[in-house]
Amino acid sequence: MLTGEYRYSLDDKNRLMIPARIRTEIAGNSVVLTRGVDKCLWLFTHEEWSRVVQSLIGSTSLFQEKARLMQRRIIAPAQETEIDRSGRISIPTTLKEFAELKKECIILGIQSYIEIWNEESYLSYLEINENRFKEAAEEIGNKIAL
Amino acid sequence: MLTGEYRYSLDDKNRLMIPARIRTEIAGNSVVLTRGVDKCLWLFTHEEWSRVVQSLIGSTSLFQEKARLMQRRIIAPAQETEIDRSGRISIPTTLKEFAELKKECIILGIQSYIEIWNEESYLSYLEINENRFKEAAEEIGNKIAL
DNA sequence: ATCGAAAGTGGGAAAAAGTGGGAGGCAGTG
DNA sequence: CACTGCCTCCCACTTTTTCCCACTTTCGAT
Repeated sequence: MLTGEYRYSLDDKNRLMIPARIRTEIAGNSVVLTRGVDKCLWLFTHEEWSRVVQSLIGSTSLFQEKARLMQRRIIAPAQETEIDRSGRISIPTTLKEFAELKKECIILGIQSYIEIWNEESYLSYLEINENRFKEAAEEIGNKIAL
Repeated sequence: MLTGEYRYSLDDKNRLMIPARIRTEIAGNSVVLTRGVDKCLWLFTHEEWSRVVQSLIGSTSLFQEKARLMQRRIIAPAQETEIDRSGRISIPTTLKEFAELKKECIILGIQSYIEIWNEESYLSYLEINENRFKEAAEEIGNKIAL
């Protein structure tokens, strides 16, 4: 199902464990890592990634400003990463810096992709947005019966 | 995949490393460098470059002002550069000055071409545009389910 | 509670990537 | 024509990355 919230630590060689539960859901041993919206990294399977790229690039040109921005912010930073024998990926320096990853990281499985957060950033994100979350919940509650 | 965000430094001889990951995607050992839109350089393979030239020249006439501008701004400044044995290119002075390259540079792989930025310029570009990026992301979110 | 299997952690060694600098050649100048 | 300075090519050294193995911990079953 590719969901779950896990805490793992980045080791001295910038390697990060992908939880076994999630690994079993990923076909192949190579994934795509990129900058996320908000201060986290996004991890996709190749299949999902090409879907993202297509919807972003599909109808745009490098001579249009917005297109360039989306490309620079999402597509350009993407790197392919191998999952090693023990189920880890290594995090490229620039991405590590972007998400301000330190030792303790949070891995979030979100159905079709995965987010990687610095633990502190994640906790404070949740805290800061708790009220907004409740509003959003209300809003959605108006549209959907649960 | 020809994407990725890398930091390399320009050495005293104006040489800049092309990341190995990107090099493997480039056929041949010679590329085309030119002024980009925004304060960066664009690097193309010969194949991609002729595509750019054709689409710029094809649809325009040198008897039109805008066409001349595009040609002078994009096509004219283009220079061919060799990739040396250790995977570096040397940056011509005029282009270096245009992009205000100093020591620290950012190399961005954008699917079909590569951008070279001064690190500071790049960071401030992203910072300035982060809000706009989030808006654009929202917009796209309305059209596409990811 | 104990055992076995699966998951996770750390580190060593080989290979690959990156960095700096020296030597030779070409061009421009006195 | 000789000299100087720059640019290019190449080599050697350093650093980083990758691959692999072995040890530890956790989890689940009996």
